[in-house]
Amino acid sequence: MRSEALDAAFYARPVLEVARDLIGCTLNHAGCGGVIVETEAYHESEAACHAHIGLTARTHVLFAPPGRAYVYRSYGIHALLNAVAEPQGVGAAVLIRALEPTLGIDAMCSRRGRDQVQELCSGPGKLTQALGIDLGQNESDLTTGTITIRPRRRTPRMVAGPRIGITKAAELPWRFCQAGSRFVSRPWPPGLHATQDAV
DNA sequence: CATGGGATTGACT
DNA sequence: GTCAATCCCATGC
Repeated sequence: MRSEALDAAFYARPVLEVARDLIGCTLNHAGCGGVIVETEAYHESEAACHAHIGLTARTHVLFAPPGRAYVYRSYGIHALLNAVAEPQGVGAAVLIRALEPTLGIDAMCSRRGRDQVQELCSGPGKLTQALGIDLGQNESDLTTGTITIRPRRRTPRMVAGPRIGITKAAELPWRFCQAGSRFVSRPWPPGLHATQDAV
């Protein structure tokens, strides 16, 4: 198998750059996957980031070398997938929020119990269920492991806005989406999804 | 050891 | 539009 996954140097950069540059990349696991169309950045300097409280049993992976997976359980139900960013010792990660499904559609429909492609990976909890990613993959290495992220070939048009579902530091525009994608987790606010602002 | 909250989702009024 | 499900973990007694 050719090694084409993004390497540690990609993830070692500032988390906002990594979040933006992951849009358009391809995420695969166990024969299923798609193109990343929505991400959010989290950094220890702001209160919405789990690493904000410092080193604990839960957060230590956020300070680990870049390119690790941070998978945690949300609301007791869903597994959420993050890519650890910034150099080792800095707590930061990019939450993968939505994919445009391209590979293993049948298997993903089966895992999700849905047959509409738009409902397979249009949310952070949905895509981990569709791809069969669970807490057992926490701390795994995205550059060499079974979860792979491959570089994009072209830079997509993008829009940025506030992060979803948080109460702290909610004003930061650290959510990135592929402009006009029908596969994002929430509809973009009216008026913004025009083809202007290419970033 | 007990308790409260959360980077969500899907079902229901 | 509202709301419950469900569990890991951080915090406090």
